[in-house]
Amino acid sequence: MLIPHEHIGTDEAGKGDCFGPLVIAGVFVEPGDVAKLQEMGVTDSKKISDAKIKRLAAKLRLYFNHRYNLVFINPEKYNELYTKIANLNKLLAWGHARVIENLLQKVNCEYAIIDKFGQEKFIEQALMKQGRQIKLIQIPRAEQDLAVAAASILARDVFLTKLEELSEKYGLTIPKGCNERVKDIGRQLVVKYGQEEMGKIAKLHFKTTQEIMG
DNA sequence: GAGAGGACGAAGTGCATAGC
DNA sequence: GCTATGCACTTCGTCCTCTC
Repeated sequence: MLIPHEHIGTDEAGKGDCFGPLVIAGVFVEPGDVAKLQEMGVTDSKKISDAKIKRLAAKLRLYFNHRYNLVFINPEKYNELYTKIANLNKLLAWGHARVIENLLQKVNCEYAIIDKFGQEKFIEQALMKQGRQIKLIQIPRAEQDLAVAAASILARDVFLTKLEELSEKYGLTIPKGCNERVKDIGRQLVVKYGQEEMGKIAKLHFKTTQEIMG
């Protein structure tokens, strides 16, 4: 598929992590940005270490200034939304749509590239008046696109920062992902703070969280 | 129509290898 | 020694197809 020169790219972080928020970011890229992004070393955030993510995100925030947007859904809000929506892809679509809407208030753009995570109609339905004017291109492995890659870095950076803040607040190093260490830390948190507090830290519908809470 | 299973999307970790 | 990269494997989820 031919990628348009000027477009918005969006991506999310925290979707597969038991603890921490869900963060969705969007970046508006113009033809002149491509060389600069390549020079910075922008690529899919999964291929970059956490330390480098932070350095790159700082550069990207400076470079893009008003041409990026972030939607941050803390675990409490995430659980509330999931209870209402009961479909992760619809929840993601809602987040991506908000990012696109917010960006369209600052820039003029005809196209948005989004990673394929569900049916296109989810995002089309979630877009409001302004967003309906944009053409959505939903493709698998969209992070190969520089705008999507930049968005993935910005989203990941916020996710990591929020996870660090949670670690500080609860006095335990809260891990990423969904593994045995996550379960171990989760059980410690339940003992220390009670099950009710898990709704403010973790994604309650995950099987891992259910296991932690018994 | 409902349920099961496979495919595919996201994320993570761990290990081996290569280059500086 | 440190960092980057690639691969295999794990977890989570949804969607689609097939079978009953």
